[in-house]
Amino acid sequence: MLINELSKITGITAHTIRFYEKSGLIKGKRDETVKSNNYFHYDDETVEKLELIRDAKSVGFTISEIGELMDAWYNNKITMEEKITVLDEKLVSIDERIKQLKQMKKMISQFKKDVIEDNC
Amino acid sequence: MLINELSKITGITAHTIRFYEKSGLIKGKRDETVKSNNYFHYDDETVEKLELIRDAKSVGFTISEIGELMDAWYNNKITMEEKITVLDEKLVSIDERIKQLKQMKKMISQFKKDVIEDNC
DNA sequence: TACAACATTAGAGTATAGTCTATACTTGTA
DNA sequence: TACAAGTATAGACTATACTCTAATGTTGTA
Repeated sequence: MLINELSKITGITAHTIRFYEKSGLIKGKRDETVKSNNYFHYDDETVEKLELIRDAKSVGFTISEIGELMDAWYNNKITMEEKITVLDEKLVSIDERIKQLKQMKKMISQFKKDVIEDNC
Repeated sequence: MLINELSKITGITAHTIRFYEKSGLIKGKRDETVKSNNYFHYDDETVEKLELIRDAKSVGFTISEIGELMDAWYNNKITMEEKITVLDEKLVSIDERIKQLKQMKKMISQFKKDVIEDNC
């Protein structure tokens, strides 16, 4: 598929898709048999990758962290050990974020209680 | 205390503290009895606020969200109802973030399992 | 009193993550 | 075939959150 279809399927604008491509997160292929244009073609795996990017972004991962994650996910040039290292790293950082969020939740809940009780 | 002491106590640079002041998150007071300078003075509540800012930032809140939270926390010009609304809003967004993080954790764990089992 | 350390303000610079514009070429349809 | 819609590339622009520099004035200590 071409970029417009990819954009419609994922809901991510063509501009942003090109930005992700420039950032190295996804990669379109050129059809060498077609000489009249140099359009990029994308496959279903790219759809999957863009969905992963969206999920990872929504939990606060940066582009470069997502890049590492995608390398562990899709790149067959790195070893199993290297993949596990990256994945474990991400799991640890997720646990830390959850912990911090729970602490913040506790703080806000307590403060809410105080506001209600003290009527202020 | 002056900005340098505030900086040392909180570990936040004077530059960043001034940035937060310009952003409206904190507010120093000027000593009107001193005419020779216009240095800002900060109290212990400001230390507390800066710690809250750091915690809130680490869980992904933006400056403007932190501003809302601090208004609910410290501003006596808004009503109890308004405070509760803001606090509930933040609690909902925290729960959502935790949910997304747990999903992402599940995904990565499953993928890790696949990598180990398939030896790839 | 010299001078290092500290304070203020304005404004420039940086990094991240897009978002948009301009230019130019290609493709599909009435 | 005209022309609207799609595509590529380069580069400008925006927002957020700092981070740093320059200019200038103040304070505290040897």
